[in-house]
Amino acid sequence: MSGATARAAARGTAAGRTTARRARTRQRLLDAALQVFAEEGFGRSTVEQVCERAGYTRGAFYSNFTSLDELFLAMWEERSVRMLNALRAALAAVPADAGPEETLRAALTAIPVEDAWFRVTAEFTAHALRNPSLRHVMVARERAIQETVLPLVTAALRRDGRVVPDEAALGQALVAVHDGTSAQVLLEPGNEEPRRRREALFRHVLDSYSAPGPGRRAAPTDRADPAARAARTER
Amino acid sequence: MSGATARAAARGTAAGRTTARRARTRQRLLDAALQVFAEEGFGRSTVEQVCERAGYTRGAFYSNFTSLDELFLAMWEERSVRMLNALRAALAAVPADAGPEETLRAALTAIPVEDAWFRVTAEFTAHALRNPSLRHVMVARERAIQETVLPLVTAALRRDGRVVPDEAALGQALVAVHDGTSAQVLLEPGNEEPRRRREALFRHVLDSYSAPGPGRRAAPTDRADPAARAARTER
DNA sequence: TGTATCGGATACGTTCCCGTATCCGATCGA
DNA sequence: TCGATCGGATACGGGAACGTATCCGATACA
Repeated sequence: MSGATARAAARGTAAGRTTARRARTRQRLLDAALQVFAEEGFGRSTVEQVCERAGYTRGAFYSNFTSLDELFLAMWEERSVRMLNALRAALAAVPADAGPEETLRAALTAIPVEDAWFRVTAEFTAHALRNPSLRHVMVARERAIQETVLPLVTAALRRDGRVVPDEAALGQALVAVHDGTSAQVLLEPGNEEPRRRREALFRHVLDSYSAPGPGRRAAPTDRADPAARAARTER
Repeated sequence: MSGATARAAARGTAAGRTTARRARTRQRLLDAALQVFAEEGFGRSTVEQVCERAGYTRGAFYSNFTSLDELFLAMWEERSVRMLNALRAALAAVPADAGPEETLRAALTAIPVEDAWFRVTAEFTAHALRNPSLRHVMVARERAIQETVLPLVTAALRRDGRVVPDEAALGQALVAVHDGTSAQVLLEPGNEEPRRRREALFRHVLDSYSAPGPGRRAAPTDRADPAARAARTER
């Protein structure tokens, strides 16, 4: 077995302190991976392209990862965690008395619809559907998102006099709407209409999955548009 | 230039009648492409894998296509057209007095959430975001879907006493919900909950994007309960 | 039935990328 | 300041997929 590989393997199992230098190299490879995967597509990317982009040779790569697959997963998880933290921070900064509209806007600002990340996520999803262990990773991430978002969203709705009967259903709906509308927004970069409709759809979903409850306010508000308000009377 | 390539190119420009044999070969390559791309991912797939799956050698491939990219596009368009036709047929078969619930169910049955196709579509979307001409193909397809679905959905809603103020917005929402929830359904094959919630979300969207109008019925309907509708409806 | 075109198979050379083994400068601890 | 370990660079050999040129059986048409 080669020296570098042997050391990397040993680091994997044993304690293996990590030098600052090594951490920087690893991080640069992760950053380069996102760029290259987004530009070329994961399947079309090569180890060499990632290394070149990061400013290293393949020796550095094989000293830090064993395969492109491993790098892909590591990069995806790192960015996921980062985005989830950004979302948490943004929601924590929302005023304590903010309504659903403000909360929604803060969340959408924290998680922008970004081209490179969307491409990578789309491919990762397809990839995960082929690989049971990756599937679990994705499911766990979706759960984490929902656990982060739901308490704050329901709290904001409650301040607005509305209760959420089925939080899990609302969580799934919000994630689905986010994913489904992202592609539409990105496919027509010059058209602002999809983005507006995306936000409208979010509002409709918040309405549909909540109902007037024993909150401080008696009457339903019309923070959405009149059509939504009218539709709400049904349930 | 090689003989085969020269002929293929000539066929592209000039009239170029197509033999039955050639059409069969082409079709088999298209079918093999879907399978291979779904299993391996587009980027990981090779010309040789597709040919082997189809039962040919690379000679046949290069006689019919110039690149994997071209095959990918051709396959995607062929399957898209096929699915759109299936959807049209299914919606045409819906009884003329059917309500939104029945119409929705017919549409969802005609366009099942299928693993292989979803993977391919996810990768195609990512690919299209890198390629302006492919982007237009996708946008055109989404438009075609909406033009097929919307008239029938709004008609069904109208029979239910509801009007749709903004059809384009409803169309975009329906497509987004379809795409966004498909991944959730497929990621947890053993869990029926995502599928149920998917259908519920569709109903909520139909509600939110329509309003009581000058229809035959005054009271709010229970579209969610086909039995009640049937009981009430006998014409 | 003969012949011309067509359609796919075969047979190259080439390029790219892989993964490993080894080497050397840098860094850290004594 | 001097070793020892660490981290990445360099240097290989190998294999896979590429695209093209050519060939030959099959099919159609006169």
